[in-house]
Amino acid sequence: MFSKSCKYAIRAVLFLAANASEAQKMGVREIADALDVPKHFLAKILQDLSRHNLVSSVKGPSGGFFLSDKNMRATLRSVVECIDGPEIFTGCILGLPVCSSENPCPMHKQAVVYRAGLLDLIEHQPIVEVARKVKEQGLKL
Amino acid sequence: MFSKSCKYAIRAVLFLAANASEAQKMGVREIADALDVPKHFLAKILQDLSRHNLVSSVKGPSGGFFLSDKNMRATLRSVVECIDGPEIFTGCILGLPVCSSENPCPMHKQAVVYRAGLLDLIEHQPIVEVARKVKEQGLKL
DNA sequence: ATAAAAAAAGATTTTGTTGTCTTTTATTCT
DNA sequence: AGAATAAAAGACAACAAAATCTTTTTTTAT
Repeated sequence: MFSKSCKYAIRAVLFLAANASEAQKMGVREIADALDVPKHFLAKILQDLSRHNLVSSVKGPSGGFFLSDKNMRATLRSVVECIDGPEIFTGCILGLPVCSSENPCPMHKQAVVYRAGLLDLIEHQPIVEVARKVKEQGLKL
Repeated sequence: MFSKSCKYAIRAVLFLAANASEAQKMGVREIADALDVPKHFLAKILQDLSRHNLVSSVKGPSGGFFLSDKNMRATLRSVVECIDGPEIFTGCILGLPVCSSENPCPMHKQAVVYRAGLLDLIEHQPIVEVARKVKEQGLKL
């Protein structure tokens, strides 16, 4: 489904959304410990997200990562596309180089429906909304 | 989504279902050429499927692979589970070690729905039905 | 200046994919 | 029946990609 990097990315972003702020930045170590993921791998992922303006960061002492208001309004879809690339939503489910409604693979029609559902999950709710649910319901990350 | 092996497996099984029979067995070379996939990688996958009784094979001259009637009545789900393992349907979409309705991750509820849809695609139609559509509509593999 | 933190680059390990070669089995032809 | 042959099965090596770890550099608050 999602790559490991992408799963870590989603969890990290939601964790930041729920627990950090510009006034309360979080270091990689803290996030990695909380999510129980390899610290340096996570650092690389956060740098990727930072370069794409999906998370904000400040260097130096009392620096760290957090989500700006703009970051908060992005959707999980942008996070997924940033890490796993957009083909995850568009490529043929059987890996055929060409596969379209005119020239479909045997699973094309169903795959379209299924993907619409997946996109729906991660596209319409901005990160801030998901984070709110995480906090309210004390969901795990 | 599916691993490369799994995509190859699905395509190979459907190809066999549509083009081979006990009387008309197909060699790995033929299948690999038709699907444009690496021959030896495909051979390994077919051996896997054969060990799990999802495809049938006969050695020796005029031997090859085909689908028995029983193989034909299996579903694509068994193929996918054979190659990618059952966790692809059951594991947490965010990769959390424990994630259930009692202790859900932020995407759990939606993931359940989405997966039900995916399973539906590949579970209910037996291979023979999918193959019939492939033949009728001249779908690509 | 010093220390803390992210950023960057790169080395290493692990996993997945592809290719080569050998062995085993079954068929077909004498 | 026995030899030749065709095909799957299996062992193993090479390569590629993904994941993880290490080291160095840059920035910035104190």
